[in-house]
Amino acid sequence: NPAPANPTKSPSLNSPTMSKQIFPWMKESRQNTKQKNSSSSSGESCAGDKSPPGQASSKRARTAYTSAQLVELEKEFHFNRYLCRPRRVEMANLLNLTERQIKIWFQNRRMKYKKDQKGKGMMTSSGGQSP
Amino acid sequence: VMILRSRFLDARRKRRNFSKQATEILNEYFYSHLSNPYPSEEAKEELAKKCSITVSQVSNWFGNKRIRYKKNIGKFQEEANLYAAKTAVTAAHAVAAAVQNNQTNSP
DNA sequence: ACACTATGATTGATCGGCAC
DNA sequence: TGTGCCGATCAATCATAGTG
Repeated sequence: NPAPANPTKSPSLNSPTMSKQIFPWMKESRQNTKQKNSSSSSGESCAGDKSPPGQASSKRARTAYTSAQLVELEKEFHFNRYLCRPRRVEMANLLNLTERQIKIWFQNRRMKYKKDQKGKGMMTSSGGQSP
Repeated sequence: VMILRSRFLDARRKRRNFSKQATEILNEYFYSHLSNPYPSEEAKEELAKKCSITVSQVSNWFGNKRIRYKKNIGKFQEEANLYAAKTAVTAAHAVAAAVQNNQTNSP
């Protein structure tokens, strides 16, 4: 991301007609409103989870998981929709991800699962249409 | 970087734009609640019904709309004025709640 | 036909609230 | 007091539909 850095905001807008205002939800949003300072790393700790690099990863940058990692995660998910602590540690090492990431992946996966379940439930007749 | 193309089996492959009137309804709601464009679950269900789409699609629409709107407010000014004039102002009450949290800034 | 933009969906990650 | 989960959202990105 080339974004240099523009911490502070300088709202100021409006064209000819100053009809619209800048409501709070339009502001830079996320990652503020609550800065639990103190320690270094991210606000969350997730019960001992670190990465070898020990870098300040306060900037979560949508890490793209490899298909290999996803396959393992999916496999584990079908076995257990919930992960116990020990297992989570294993997977974290196995896939080279933090415990936090594993935890979050399962969280999101459960949500997705629930959403998919909802989408189904109806659908009476036929289905397979092959053009 | 060879870490891709496993997504070629995604559902997003077949995407359909919403009908002109569905978009009309969604935009009407969005701009008439510009101060707080976060429809409740019930409101989403109602919008979904009116637009003939799913609640998830309504959520996606608002999510995308909000982000894209604030990313470039100027680009939406026309649209904003268009719908603002078309609707009967219903964003007064929501302001109260939002405003309460707004006053907290001063460098 | 083709570059570029608009738009719906997916998903890693955050926020606030809640239960234990 | 700390930790995991849920529900909603954000924000970046993917892939396709539209437009010129």
